[in-house]
Amino acid sequence: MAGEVRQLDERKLAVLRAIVQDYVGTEEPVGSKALVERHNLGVSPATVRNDMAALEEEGYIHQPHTSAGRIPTDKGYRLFVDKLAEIKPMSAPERRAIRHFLDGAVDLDDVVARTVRLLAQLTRQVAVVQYPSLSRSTVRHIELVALAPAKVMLVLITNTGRVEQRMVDCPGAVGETVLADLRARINARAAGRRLPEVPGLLEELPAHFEQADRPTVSTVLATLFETLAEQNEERIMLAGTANLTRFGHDFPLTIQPVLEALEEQVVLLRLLGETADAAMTVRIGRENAYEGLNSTSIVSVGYGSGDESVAKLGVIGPTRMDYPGTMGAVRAVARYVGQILAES
Amino acid sequence: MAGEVRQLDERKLAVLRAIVQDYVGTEEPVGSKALVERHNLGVSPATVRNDMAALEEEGYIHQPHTSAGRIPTDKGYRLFVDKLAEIKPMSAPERRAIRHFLDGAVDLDDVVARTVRLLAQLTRQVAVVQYPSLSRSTVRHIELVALAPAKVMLVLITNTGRVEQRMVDCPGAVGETVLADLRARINARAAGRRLPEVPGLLEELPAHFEQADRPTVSTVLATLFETLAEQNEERIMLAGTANLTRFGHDFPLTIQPVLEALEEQVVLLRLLGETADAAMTVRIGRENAYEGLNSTSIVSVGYGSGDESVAKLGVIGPTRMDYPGTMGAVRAVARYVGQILAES
DNA sequence: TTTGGCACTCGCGTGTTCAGAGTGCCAGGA
DNA sequence: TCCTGGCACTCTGAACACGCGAGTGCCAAA
Repeated sequence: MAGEVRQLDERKLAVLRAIVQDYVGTEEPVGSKALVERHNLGVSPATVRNDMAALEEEGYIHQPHTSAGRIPTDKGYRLFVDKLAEIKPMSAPERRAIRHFLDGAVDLDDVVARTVRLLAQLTRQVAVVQYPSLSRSTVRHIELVALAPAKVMLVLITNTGRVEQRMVDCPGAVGETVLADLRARINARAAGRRLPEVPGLLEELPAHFEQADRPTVSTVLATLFETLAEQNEERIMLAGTANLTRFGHDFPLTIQPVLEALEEQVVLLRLLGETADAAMTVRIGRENAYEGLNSTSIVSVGYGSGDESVAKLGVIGPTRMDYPGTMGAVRAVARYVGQILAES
Repeated sequence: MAGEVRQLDERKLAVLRAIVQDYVGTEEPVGSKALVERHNLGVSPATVRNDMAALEEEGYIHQPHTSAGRIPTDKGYRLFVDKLAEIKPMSAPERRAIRHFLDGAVDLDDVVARTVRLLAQLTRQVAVVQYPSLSRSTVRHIELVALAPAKVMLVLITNTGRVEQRMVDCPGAVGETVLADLRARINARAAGRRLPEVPGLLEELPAHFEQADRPTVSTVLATLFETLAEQNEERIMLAGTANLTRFGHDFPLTIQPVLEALEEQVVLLRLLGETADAAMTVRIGRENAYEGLNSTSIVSVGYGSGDESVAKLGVIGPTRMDYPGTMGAVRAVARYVGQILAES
C-alpha cells in the first residue's frame, strides 16, 4: 500500500548485497547461516531465510537445487550494481602505478597496448581497448607522396596519433607541382577539422585545377574520402585471455563460446558500440545481445583525449565478478588514457 | 650386430605409426587388440604386445597406468615425424580455397590477418603469423614531411608493404628545400637496398649539406637508422585460440600456461625465431624451451616474398596432433602467402 | 619367431551409504 | 505483526565396495 508495490525493504536489500559479496568471494552458493555469521545483520538465520524466500520470489536470487545456498541471478546483480554498490575508487598507490605505467608509452600503438595489459592485470579479467576511432578525431596533416609517375601514397595523420596510409593509382602521370598544390589546398582546408566534415570542405577542390589535372585530383580525393569514411576498419586490442581459466567449474562449456566471441572483432566492436559515451555501462549476463557471452558481464566506458570520448574500453568477466572493483579500475584507466592522449 | 644397435625392425615401426595414428584420432590409449583390428598388420595381438614392450623399453611409447593402452611419448612423435610420416599435400579444392581466400587481401595487415585466420581454420588449432620483418626487406621509399617548423614526419615503406612512421623533433626550423634535397638524396641511395645496408650508404650524407643544416640532417638520419634497426618491434598476429578448448581432458591445467604464453609476444617471437629459415620445423612437447608449452607442439616455417624468407608462421597445438595434415597446411599456406607478397 | 592361452592388474562406472548443509514451516514470544 | 528457535525433510557430495572389461605379461607350443 504505502510506497511502491513489490518494494523490498532495507533489510532484504542488505541481504541481497551480502549474498552478492559472499558469492563473488567464495564462488559457492551462500546459505542463511553463513550469511549471518559473516555479516552482522543483527537478525537470526531464520529471518534471513524468510527474506531469501522473498528475494527468490522476486527473481533476484535462486537455488541451483533444493538444499543448496542461493546465488544471485542476472537481475540480482543488476539491482546490486544499480542501487547497492558504489564504484570503488583506486587507492593512491594504484593510481600512481597506473599513471607511471602509461606514461612510458611512446606512440599510439604503445598506449593502447599498455592500457589493455594494465586493465587486464588490475581486474584479473579480459580487457578490451578500442583504438581511437577516426570519425571523432580531427585531421592533423594529410600528406601526398609520388612514389611512381602514376602512383601516389596518401598519408592521413590524426590528432589522436593515428596514421592511415593508402596507395592511389592515378589515371595518368602526376606532376610534382600539381601534387604540391593539391597538398597545400587540402591541408589548408582540412587541418584541425573533424574527419567526417572533411569531404564537404574539399568538394569544390577540383574546380581550382586545370581541366587536364582534374581526373587525378578527383581520384586522390575519392581515396581520401574512402579512408575518412572507413569506420569499419576500427581496430581492437585484447589482453588477459589467460584469466578466463579462473572462470568457473564447468569449464570448457563456458569458456569456448567466450573465446570464440573474443576472436570476432565485429562482435567486440558491437559490444563496445553499445556503451553509452560518457557514463559507464555494465551489461550483465543475458542482457548481453551476443549469445556466447550470456554468462559474462561487460563493464565498459568511453575515453577521450579531450572532454568527449573517441573510443571505448572495457573488461569482460564472469557475471560473478567484483563489480565495484572492476568499475573502479575501468574508470581510473579510462581517465588516465584520456589524459595521456590529450598530452601527446 | 648387423646394422645399428637398437635398430627397430620394420614391423615395430609400423606398430608405432599405427599407435600414433590411432591415438591422434581417438585421444585414447590404444591397446594391442584394437590395433590389429583397425590396421591390418598381419600379425596377432600377442605379437604386437611384444613389439609394444620393446617400443616402451626404448621410450617411444608409455602406459599411463598398468592395464591401459599405450600412448606415444614425445620421443615417439619425434620418430614418427622424422621417419614414419609424409607431409600430406593439400587437395586441389583446398588449394583453390586458400588461393582464393588470400587473393582478396587489400594491404599487408589484411594479408596477415587473412593468413592467420585461414591457418587456424585449416588446422583447427592456434595459428601464429609474424609480420614480415624489417631486416630482410628492402626500401621502397622513404618520405619526409614537415608537419611544423621543427617537426618532421619520417615514413618508411618497404617492399613487403610494411609502413613505419616516426616523428622527428629537429634542433631548429627546417627549410623545405633542404628537406626536399635530403629526401631526394636518401631515396637515390637507399631505394631497393636491404634495410640493414642503408645506414652504411647514408653515412656521408651530412657532408653534402651546408654547415647550418647538418644538425637537422643528422637528427633525421639518426631517427631513420633507429627505425631501420628496430627489429624488436616485430609484430605477431594470432588466431584460433578457441581451438584450445579441444585440447584435452585435464583442461584448465593444460590450457592456462598456454594462454599465458600466447599473450607474451616475446615468447612467441622467440619460438618462431628458432625455426630454420627454409625447412619446416617441428618442436614436440618438451623439446620446446618454454615451459608452459611443454605439452604442445609447434609446426613452423619461414615464408617470403621471393626465394628467401622474410618472416615465419606456424601452428601451435597439442602434442597429440595430426602432424602430416598440419604440416601440409602450414607448408601450403606459407607458399601462397609468399606468392601474394611477391605479386603485390 | 610367432601365436594362443591364461592368470593377473587396475581403472572406471555403478550402486549404496552417510554426514552435513541448507531449507521450509510452524508455533511461541516480543 | 514480525522475529526466532526448533524440527523434520531434502539433496549433494564424499567415501566405499564391487564387478566388469580392457589390457597386459608370460609361457609353452607350433
